[in-house]
Amino acid sequence: MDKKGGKGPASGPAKGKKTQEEIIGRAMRIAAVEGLGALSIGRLAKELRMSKSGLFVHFGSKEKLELAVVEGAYDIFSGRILLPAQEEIPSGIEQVWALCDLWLKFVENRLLPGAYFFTGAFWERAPQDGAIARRIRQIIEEWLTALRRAVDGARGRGEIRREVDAERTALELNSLLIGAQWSYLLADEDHSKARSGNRGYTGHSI
Amino acid sequence: MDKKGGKGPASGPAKGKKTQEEIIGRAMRIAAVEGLGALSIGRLAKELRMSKSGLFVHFGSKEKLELAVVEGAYDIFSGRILLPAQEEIPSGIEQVWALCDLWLKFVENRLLPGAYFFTGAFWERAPQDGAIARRIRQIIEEWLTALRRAVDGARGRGEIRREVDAERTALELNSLLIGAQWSYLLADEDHSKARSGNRGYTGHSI
DNA sequence: CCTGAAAACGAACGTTCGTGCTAATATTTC
DNA sequence: GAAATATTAGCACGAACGTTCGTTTTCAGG
Repeated sequence: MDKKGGKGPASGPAKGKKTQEEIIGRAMRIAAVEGLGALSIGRLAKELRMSKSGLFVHFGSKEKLELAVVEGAYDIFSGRILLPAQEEIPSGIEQVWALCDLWLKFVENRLLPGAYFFTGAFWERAPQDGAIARRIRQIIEEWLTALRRAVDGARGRGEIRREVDAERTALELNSLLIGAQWSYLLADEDHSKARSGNRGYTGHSI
Repeated sequence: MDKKGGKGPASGPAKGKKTQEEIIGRAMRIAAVEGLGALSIGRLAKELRMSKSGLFVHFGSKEKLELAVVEGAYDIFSGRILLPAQEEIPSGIEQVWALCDLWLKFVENRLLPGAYFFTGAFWERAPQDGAIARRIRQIIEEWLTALRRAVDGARGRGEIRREVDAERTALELNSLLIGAQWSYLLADEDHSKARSGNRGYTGHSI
């Protein structure tokens, strides 16, 4: 009945999957630099030298595409920040620093999406409603929970004072991390000008 | 030379000025809630029951309109946060708290634009270039400077330890304030749902 | 009342948006 | 190789975008 597969008994489905990944990769880079709002089917198709419709059918709707982009960014975020800190380092003060350090690394490099992606996406979509806004909130909360657990672990081990509120401390740490991004963006004027001069990223510094 | 005024000997120029202010007022409220990107001539015209063209001529271009909106928000921001704290309270620790308190007041009320407007606008436009991005950066820097001066005053009076770095402290205070907004937005899920249910603001709570 | 400028309007412009079709290719499976 | 399926291109749609134009309404000053 459905147009989609259905039969496909035991086969490896396709290598159009690779195209899909290329699309998402490009979309993530756009969104991480210019925000989710800068994404459009037409622009993506032009940059990838595809037709709009050819690109479109991979996702079925703009919202699905955006969701796929958010999920892709989450995979990076999770694989490069959350999991490394949580698996390689036991819950405690060391893990708190690991989370913060890895997070800051992402902001500084800024070539790949990740932390900056979600900070921007959250400010952009938080006041709205819909699947994307909900998913982003969920990811942000997962991040805050990771921070809180690590702080709590440190408290339980006696690495920090017993009377600190882990929840509050996690929020304050998060604030400082976001503030770092803030300062980074603010100081970025020169780089911003340079970037506007040769559209795209040159990677000529860092 | 300029198209504007010039001649107009002694006459009261216009009451179209009032229209202009209504447009900007409405635009500020939209931008403060949904972001600068949510502004469009067509939408504004529809909400104000005007024609697009009739609205358009007041500004001459979309960018001019956006600039006027930013300037209007700055007037509020300056008149309700910066000036009250700086004029009524001498530079020192009290002024630091006044700046922070007034700032938080704006976030909590959130009915009128102001602090949230610029936080959102900054994240949205910082990576771009152009007149609006530049103006927003400038306003943000004025805010940080005000914070730094107040902290510095407190240090000079011996209200805080002599060895603190005023610049750094100002950035940290700013981080915590933004973090407060962050938490506020994150906890706003219910309110957000309610708002999506009856498009527009009802003001039925607070 | 008449006049002339300011202000608002309605229609259209070219472009881009997201989204559907249908037909032509690649690619995979037998 | 042939049949089946997955992937792409081409074209068109309705809507919204910012903008321009020519016309009409409004309204203060003589």
